[in-house]
This record gives sequence, C-alpha cells and structure tokens, in this order.
Amino acid sequence: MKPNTSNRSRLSRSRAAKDSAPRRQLRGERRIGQLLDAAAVVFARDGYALATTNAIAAEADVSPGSLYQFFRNKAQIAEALAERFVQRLREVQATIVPSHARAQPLPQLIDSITDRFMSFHQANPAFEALLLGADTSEELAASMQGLYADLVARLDEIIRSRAPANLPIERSRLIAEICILIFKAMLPAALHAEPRRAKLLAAELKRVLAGYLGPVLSG
Amino acid sequence: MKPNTSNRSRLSRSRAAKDSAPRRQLRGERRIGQLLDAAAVVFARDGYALATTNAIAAEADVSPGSLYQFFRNKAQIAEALAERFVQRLREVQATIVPSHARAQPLPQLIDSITDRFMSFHQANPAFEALLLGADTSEELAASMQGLYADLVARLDEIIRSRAPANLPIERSRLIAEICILIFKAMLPAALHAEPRRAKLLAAELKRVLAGYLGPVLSG
Amino acid sequence: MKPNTSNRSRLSRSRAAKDSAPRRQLRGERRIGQLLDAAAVVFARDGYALATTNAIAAEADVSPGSLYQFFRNKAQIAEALAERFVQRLREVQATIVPSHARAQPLPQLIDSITDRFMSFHQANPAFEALLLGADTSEELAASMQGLYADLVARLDEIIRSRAPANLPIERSRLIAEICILIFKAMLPAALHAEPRRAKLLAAELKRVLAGYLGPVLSG
Amino acid sequence: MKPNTSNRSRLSRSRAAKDSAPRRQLRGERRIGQLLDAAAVVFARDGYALATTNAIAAEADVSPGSLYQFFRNKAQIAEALAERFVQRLREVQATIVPSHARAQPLPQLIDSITDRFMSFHQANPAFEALLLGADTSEELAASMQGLYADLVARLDEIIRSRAPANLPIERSRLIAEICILIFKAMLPAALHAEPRRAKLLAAELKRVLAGYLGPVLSG
DNA sequence: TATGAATGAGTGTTCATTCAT
DNA sequence: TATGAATGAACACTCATTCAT
Repeated sequence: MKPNTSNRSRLSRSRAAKDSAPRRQLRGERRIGQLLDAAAVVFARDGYALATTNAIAAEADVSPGSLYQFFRNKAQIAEALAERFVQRLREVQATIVPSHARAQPLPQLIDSITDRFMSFHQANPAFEALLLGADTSEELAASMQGLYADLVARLDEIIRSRAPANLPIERSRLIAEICILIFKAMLPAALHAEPRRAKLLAAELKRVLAGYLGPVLSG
Repeated sequence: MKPNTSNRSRLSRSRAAKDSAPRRQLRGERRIGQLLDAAAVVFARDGYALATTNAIAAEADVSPGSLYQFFRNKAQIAEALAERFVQRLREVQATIVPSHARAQPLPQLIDSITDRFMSFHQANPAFEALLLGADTSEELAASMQGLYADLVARLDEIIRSRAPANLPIERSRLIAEICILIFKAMLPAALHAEPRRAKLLAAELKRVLAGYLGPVLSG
Repeated sequence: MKPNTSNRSRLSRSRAAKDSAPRRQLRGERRIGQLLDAAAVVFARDGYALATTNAIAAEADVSPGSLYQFFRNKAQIAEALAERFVQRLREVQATIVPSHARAQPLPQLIDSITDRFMSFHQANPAFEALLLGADTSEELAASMQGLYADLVARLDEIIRSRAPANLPIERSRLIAEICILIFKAMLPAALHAEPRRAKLLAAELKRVLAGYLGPVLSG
Repeated sequence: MKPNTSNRSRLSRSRAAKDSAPRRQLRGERRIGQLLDAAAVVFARDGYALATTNAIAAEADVSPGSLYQFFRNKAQIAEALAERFVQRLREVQATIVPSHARAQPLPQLIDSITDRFMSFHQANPAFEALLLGADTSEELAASMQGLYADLVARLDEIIRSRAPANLPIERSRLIAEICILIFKAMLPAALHAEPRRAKLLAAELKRVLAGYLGPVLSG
C-alpha cells in the first residue's frame, strides 16, 4: 500500500508543510484504489500474463503515465492487489472465531469455513488469477506466500484446538497446508462450473476434507 | 503428429517416395522431436504465455523459420506436445491393470497409482505448464480435456470395480473427477518442494485419497 | 479522421480537457498529418502491398510504435490517406460549377475538367497507388468506391445538364463511368511520361473524350 | 523461355553426348510449363505482389527447390509467363489480317479486334495481374514494354492502312497507343463485372474507340 | 534432377515504460 | 499531478532463396 516509496518519500517530506498535502495524499489513495479495482477486473478477465498495463489504466479511466506515478511496474500492481486481498482475507479469517470453531461438529465447521472462502473467491475473482499466475514476480510470490502462511497458521490453530494434545506440531501444520491445497485445487473447477455442478463439487470438497480430517480430529 | 499438414499435404500426396525420401522424412521427424523437446524445456521454464517461439527455436538450435516448417503456430506446438504427453500418459495408464487393481488393498492401490503419475510428472515437467496455461488455444484445451476425460474414465472404471453395485454412475464419475482434481492440486507443491517435503506431501496426498475413497469403496 | 478511436475513446470521453490538452491534441493532429504525408510518399514509391509500416514510420521520423498510437494497422493508414484525398478531391470538384459547365463549349469544358484532375493527381501521386492497389482492405475499397460514386454522380449531373432530355438515366450514368475509366486509364501513362509526351497524351485524352461525348451532348 | 541460362548452358554442353539428354530437356520443358501454369493461377488469384513462390510450387505440385532449378527468382517467373503471353498474343494478332481489316467497315473492325483481345484476357486472367503489377521487376516491365510495342506496331499498321496518307507517323503511333490504353482501362471493369454489365461496358468501349478513330480514319 | 528442410532478414504489430508538457 | 504521445525492443509469423541429400 505504499507503492513507489523510493520516489515519493523524498518529495513528500519537503512538501509536508503545505496544507494541501493531505488532500493530495487522499486523492492519491483514491487513485490507487481505482487502479487496483481496474487491475482486479483486468487480471480476472485476461490473467496476469496477458493483462496489459494500458488496459488497466484504461479500465481505471486514467492515463498510462498516471499509473506509473503510483506503481513502479506491472508486477507491483499485482503485489499491491495481492496485499489488498490479504487484508480482505484477514477480515474473512477474523469471522472464524476459534472458540466457536471448537464448539461445532466437524462437518458443520468445514461447511462454514469452506463457504466463507468460496464466497470470498466468488467476490474477488482476480485473486484466482494472481494465485495461478505462476510466472509473476518474486515479490508477488513472496506476498502470496505470506498470505498462505497466515492462512496455514490460522487453520493450524483451529486444528490444534480440536486435535488430541499429542498431535505433533509439524503434522498439524502439514495437515493445514494440505487442506488449503485441496481447497485451492477445487476452487477453479467450482468457480467456473455451472451452478448445479458447482454445488456438487462444493459438497464433494467438504466430503474430502471431512474424510481427511475426521481421523485426526475429534469429530 | 503430422504437423503443418495444411502446407504439405498437397505436395506429399501426389509425389512418389523417392530413394532418399525416407531418410529426409526421418530427418523431419527427428526435427519435430527436437523441437518438442525444446518446447518442453521452454514451456516448463517460462510457462506457455511467456514462452516465445524464437526461444523454442533457439533452444532447439534451429532458425525461427524452421520451426514453422513443422508447426503452424505457437499453439500448435503446445498441442503437439500435449499429444505426446497424452501418448506417454496412456502408456502409464496401461500399466494400471484393472484386474490387479481389484486384488490390491486400497492404500496399496492408491500408492501405486499416485506414484506412477507423480513420477510421470517429475519426468515431464512441461506437462504442468500446459495443464495450467489457462490462456492457450481452444484446440489445446480440447486436447487436454480429452486427456482428462480418459483419465476420469479409467479411474471411474477402477472405482466401480471395487464399489458396491448400487453406487450411482454419476457419483462414481464425480468421485473420479475429484480424485484427479486433488492430485492436480498437490502436484505443483510436491513437484517443486525439496525432496524431504515432497515425500511428506505425497504421503499426505495418499491419506487424503484414502480418507475420501475409503467410505465409498470396499477396501 | 479520428484514428485508433477504439483505444482512445474510453479515456477521452470521461476526462475533462485540461489546460495543456489542446496543445497536446494539436501535436497529435500534426503527427497524424506527418504520418499521412509519409505514407503518401511510401505508398507512391513502393505501392500499397510493398510499403511497410516501418518504412512509413521512418519516413515520418517516428518510431514504429508511434504510428500505431494513431492507426490500428496498415490498412487504416491507407484508409485515412484515402479519406484525405477524398476531401481534397471534393474541393477540386467544388470548383467545377455546373452553371459554368453548361455555358462552355464542350472541348473547353473537357479541357478544364481534365486539367483539374490531372493536376490533382500530379500533386498527389500516392492517390494512384491507392486507386490501383487491388489487394487493400475492404474498407479502403469501400472508401474508394464511395469516392468513385461521388465522382460519377457529379459528372453525370454535368452530362445531363447538357444532354437532350430524352437521354435515359442509366445511359448517362454509364457514360459518366466510362469517362472516369478512360481518365483513370490514361492517368499513369500521362503522369509517368516525360513532360513533352505527357502533354501529347493529355491532348489526346481530350480528343477521346470529345469524340465519345460529342455525339451524345449538345456541344 | 530460356530461363536460368547462365547455370544451364554450361551443363548442357558437357552432357550433349549422352543420349538421354533430349528426354531430360523435354522433361524440363514440361516442368517449366507446369510451373508457368501454376504461376498463372496464383498470380491471377493473389496478384503479383502477394503471390509466393512456395504457393506457385505447391500449385504446380513441385517442391520449392525445383522451382529454382528453372527460374532464378520470382521476377523471372513473371517474365517467363509474360513471354508466354506475348507468344499467345502474337497468335491472336495473327488472326487479324490487315487485308481483311482494310475491307471491313470501322465499327465492325473495332468489334472484331476488341472481341478477340477481350476473350484473350478472359482466357488468361493472369495477364492482367502482370499488366497491373506495377511494382514488378524492371525486366518484367521491359518484357511487357516489348509486348506493348508489338501491339502498338500492329495496331499502327492497321490504322495507317485505313488512314489518309498524309497522317503523320508519330500521330498514328500515338493513336494506336491511346487505343490500347483505353482498352487496358476498361478491361478490369469489364472482366470483373457481372455478365450483363460486362456487355454494356464492352459496347461502350467500342463506342469510345469508334468516336475516337472515326474522325481520323476512313469509316 | 528433385526434394523439402533450413535459413534469416523482414513484416505488421504490441506493450511496458518514459517523457515533454 | 495528470496526460497521452513517444519509444523501441520484442513478438509471432512469412517467404524468397539456399542447401544437403
């Protein structure tokens, strides 16, 4: 969310006195928002590799030059967008309260969690493009990796809260990772299928997870 | 397997095979092989979208024009490569004998099948790029779709051979599809991980499948 | 006259014209002018088919990319150039006043009209390349067709103003078309000949037209 | 008709003793015939500039390499084809007997001549492509120029045979040239029009020529 | 002599990025 | 700060021509 810092910090310091600075900054944030919205649309439509910065600028109703006022390059747009998704995902995660999680029967828990993430993806189709765009920058990969680690940690926490105490830490972490991998796997199929099939796939996904987690957790 | 036919067929049909023709033809086949090998390297390295035909030609130590003697365009290279993978995969499939499959205990069956496919992917890393390259041509997509359908059918057959007779056909098909999806999901993680972790992931994958299939099959 | 609209319209509509916008727009128009001038030179020199967009860009002292900021493709350059010729030709046509036309003796009328068009072609040698480039786009063909229709209509009008009232409409139209065909035919010969011969050819052209129109018109 | 002479003469001399030489030569002539037929088809279809040597070779059911055994380059194919047309045209010309020509009334004479040439063009559509392909080689241009000169001379002869004796030579030549120009002008229009319109145009063409020649010749 | 693979400069076009205004 | 023209290297692909066989 602080893109192109190297260029801007020097400037912003020397202008801090002017009273129009905050407004300008605000305008900048709004522009960044516009651009990320546009990027989300374009990435979702064309995929990361085929998306063009000009298309993003056009979608944002902004000149190509303007885009580069806020982002160093195409990769950084994806990174910023990923960061935004991270924040939104954190909000989704926040709705999963461990204390609740412990109280529910397993199938119900799986249900509620998968449903939450599924609808997050439905609402943010560009996230998938970023997730799958394997050829993006290292920084984006790192960003996604961070997000992934967060998710894993969260899920790990939930798993551990229901698992027998003697479950090794490495194993619970691995299980968490696997669950996310499985989810990621079924996501594109479920998202792009027609509704009837999508429902079937979602139901099956839950069965898979239940079958996997059942033996480990207290059901 | 006879690429760029459109350019060549008119000639080849009406001309009798001369003395040196077979050798020349051989040279052509070898070139096609070289080119596909090169394409596999480049696709695996850069992904389909970022791979350039010039890079493929260079990797094959061939001029760009030469490449187009055998392939109509970039997409057709991917298609031919996919076709090649399809054939290799069919060979892998052929080693999975249903009668054997019925005789084994479930975990062992899962083991042997996943190991086979896993090592196929290890040996053919470009296959992943084609599998994931969402923006490829429709024909390639169709080709991959055909391959996918074959796989599903095969797996379905095995599942049905072990499942209770009253398992609805649609459900066994769906289960087969899900198994493949799961496998596809874990593939990149397992392939790109360091060996120790790869082994862990593979083991976990088998647990997932066992957990999923166990309740359905007699095992 | 607003080339490459498809790329630009989305932006330009929703953005208010800023202070320096008109100057920039002016620069754009000037560039378009430069490019069309360059295209005229290259088309005249090499013909449409052999003319390359890079050559046009080079002739205009502009990068190849720049050219595509204003024109979608090679065909559109030709179209824009044709449009420009159409406008210039319309101005030429405007100098042919029907009332005058009626008053003059036939040979003098033919003289003035052919001279006008002849010098138009001398001043715009690229027009010939476009007129003759059979393999150009459909849109260009349509554009030229429209121009042709205009010319025919104009000439038809003049012919009818001098012809006996019972001359069938279809016939006067046909005569107009023939006149233009003849003119078109003699054009390249006259344009590329050395001045002395050019004069002879022009004189002969007038005789041809007079010989053709004389019996039909009251002259 | 002696293409690529520089390469071949040396060879053929040293092989003249072998008794299979004539047969080989015969085969060569046949190949050249095939290639020129193919070139005619392709030039007529695509125009000179867009025609490719590979397309010609394919149309002739011959390899690209073979083509270059007989022709130095693309331009030379056109030249050879032009030469062939010249010969065929000479045959057409031969059917126009000056003694007959003198005996006929002018309109009838014009009729018979234009009809002959018109049907020649209908039978040899590639000739038009060569005639119009302004961007071809200088040698082809020269070839066409020679053909043109022949035609002019022939027509000139006919004109002079009917004209008053005091008609200056330069003028009769010019008249002949103009007639051919006019014919050339109306040709494409007439050839590519639908039959009804083609007939109208042909009739009009004759009127033009009659109107032009009438005052000069004894009708 | 015939083949068809091989060449490589060149084509039209794109697009991430920069720059003058 | 915003604009959009400008850039130029790169891309997919073509084709006249050559060359090994």
